[in-house]
Amino acid sequence: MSQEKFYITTAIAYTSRKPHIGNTYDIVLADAIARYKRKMGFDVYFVTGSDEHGQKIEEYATAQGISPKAYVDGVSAEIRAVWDSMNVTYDKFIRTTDDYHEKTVSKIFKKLYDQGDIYKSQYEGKYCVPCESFFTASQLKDGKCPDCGRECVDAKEEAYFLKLSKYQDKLLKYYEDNPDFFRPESRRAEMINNFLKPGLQDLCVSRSSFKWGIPVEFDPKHVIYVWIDALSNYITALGYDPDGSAPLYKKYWPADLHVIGKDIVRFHTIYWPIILMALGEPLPKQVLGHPWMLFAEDKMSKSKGNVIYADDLAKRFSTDAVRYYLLAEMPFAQDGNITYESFIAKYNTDLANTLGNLVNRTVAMTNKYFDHKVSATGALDEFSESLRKDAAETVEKYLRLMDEYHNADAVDAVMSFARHCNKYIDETTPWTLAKNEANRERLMGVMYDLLDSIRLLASMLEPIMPECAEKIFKEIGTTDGTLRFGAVEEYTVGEATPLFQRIDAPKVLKELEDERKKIAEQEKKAAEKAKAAAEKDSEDKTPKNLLNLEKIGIDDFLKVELRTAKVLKCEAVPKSKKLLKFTLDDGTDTERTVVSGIAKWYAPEELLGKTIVVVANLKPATLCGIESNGMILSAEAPDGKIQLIELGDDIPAGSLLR
RNA sequence: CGCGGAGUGGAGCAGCCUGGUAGCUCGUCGGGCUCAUAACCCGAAGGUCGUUGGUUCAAAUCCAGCCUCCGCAACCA
Repeated sequence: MSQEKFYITTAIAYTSRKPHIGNTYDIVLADAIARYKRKMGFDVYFVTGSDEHGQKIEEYATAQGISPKAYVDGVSAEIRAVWDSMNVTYDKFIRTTDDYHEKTVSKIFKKLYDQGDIYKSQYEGKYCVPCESFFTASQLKDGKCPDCGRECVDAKEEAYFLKLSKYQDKLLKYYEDNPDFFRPESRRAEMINNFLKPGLQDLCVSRSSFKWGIPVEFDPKHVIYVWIDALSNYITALGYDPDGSAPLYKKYWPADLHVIGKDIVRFHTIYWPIILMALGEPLPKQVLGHPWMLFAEDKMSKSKGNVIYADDLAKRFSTDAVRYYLLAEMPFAQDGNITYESFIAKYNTDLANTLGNLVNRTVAMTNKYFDHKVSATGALDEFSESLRKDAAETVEKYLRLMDEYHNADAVDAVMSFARHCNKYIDETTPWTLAKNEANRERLMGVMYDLLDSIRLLASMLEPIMPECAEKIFKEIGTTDGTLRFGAVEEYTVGEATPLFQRIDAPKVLKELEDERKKIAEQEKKAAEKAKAAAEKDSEDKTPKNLLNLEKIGIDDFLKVELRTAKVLKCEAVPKSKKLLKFTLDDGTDTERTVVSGIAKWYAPEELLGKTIVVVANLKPATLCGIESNGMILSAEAPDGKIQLIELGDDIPAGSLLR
């Protein structure tokens, strides 16, 4: 009888920069599942890695004056360092720049091309000139370049496409036949309604606008775009090869679980299965699209200065504390929030008070009353019976929840049981029993009940907090994690040492705040440095960067026609959150319509009659169905607030600005 | 009528699929204990389960409409 296999993967991390704790959740969750499955006797193979190609990386590298490879080497190492700081037990870390991966992806592409699933065509799409890159309509962000946010123009380019449409029905069939494919289930309707119902469009799978990627073997001016490259890691990591795969692949594929963030569910439940169907390979069994870890209800981002890194937290509080927080606090289907306050609160109540203190007081009493040694007794009273019954129920519940990846609820059940143990101590008052020699056996029973319960706690928490579990096992002198009360009959315990030191919340919060400020400063500086050369990206609004900007000539400047204008009318654009529609007097006979995304900061009526500045010779663009002719100048404060540039009323409309 | 999610005591959540006393953690107040990390245990206060209507003997739970919030899509010329 061979062991049942379990192949689990995480999304591979993009090597643009060091991953923050939100990104880290993905891998910690996968690790907990992997550890749990191993515990349950599965033969687990666990793959994670880094996604290292693409234009962004090419740009970052250029900005730093190093090669893309050198750049990704650095970030990839950082990623692994963070993963390692979380005590992650992956079997393989794949990099998309690994030799075998590149070779295989190249072959996959060729195979799909040869069999007609990939075809060459004219790409008619949106092109972002400054970024020199093409985008599909669906990729555009706000109708603009998703990278730089600027306008894209219609353009044509030669490119390769994957025939998604051909497999659409087959994919739907697969969804129907495999109700467990989506986790949580709600994601399934999302995908069908948003993408399959309207009809799948063929996917552009090559780029010729940048070089940092795997070249198309038979047409080297194209590189293979991210989908085929990155997604294929799940099979190349196992040694898949269109010409004959390695034994590892045959053993572990198809994946039992892809753990990914909800933002990339589409790629894993539509594109990826279709690629596999085209290759004639089996499809993954399940895709778990988890929610995000947010910082105080805000998406984490460097520019907001609210980035938390897992390894920093681990250094301060311990790896297990971070793992515990991530796994116990994240809801299954909703975004979770991380704040230092809640982190510390959770740490103190659950880890230090409930669990740590329980172990500590139990071991201390065992030593005091029985000189380190205790052996099994039967259930001696109703309290004991109730505790033992709860132990069995908790184990059962724990298994059920963990099997469904409801780790937070599973942890909850475990902690409830720990509370019951604390209660049991109060019910039985061992210190009273100890006063009378006649109660000796009863007292031993109490200690045994507690020790074996603690053993169960440690065992159940092992996938969540491996180090903590190990410490507990060591302290109670066993390594037997059998999930059945009474599995260990004798205990020889060690010395009582606190598992988790309580945290002095106000003090630590203050320290963290100071640190956060310092880090934000450093990040800012580093970001400036990195961005300076790549400033065509122009995202950075900090004045310090101005020195490094590419210089333009006066003639370039004169190309931009800046004119004053008076606001004749201003109204909100229906169905849009951000847009205001302006009707302007620009000094000419005809009115000018401009749409501007400042609804968040200005009410339409307060702008009436104001004198503002417009770029008068900007190409028209259509926003929410309204043609906009020009752009209204405004300044953006560091916090993202927008302030229009206003002039005095005595300047007539249509005045030229120089 | 773009898609989806959410709205439950002060905070964070479970319950909803498979209708029938509204539950957990934190916080607050009161009490107990002393083995233990100022930890632990007990008790109390606090919710007309967003809103309106419907189905039903019975609705947080099923149905319909509406309101609000959050993602995504469209949208920051």
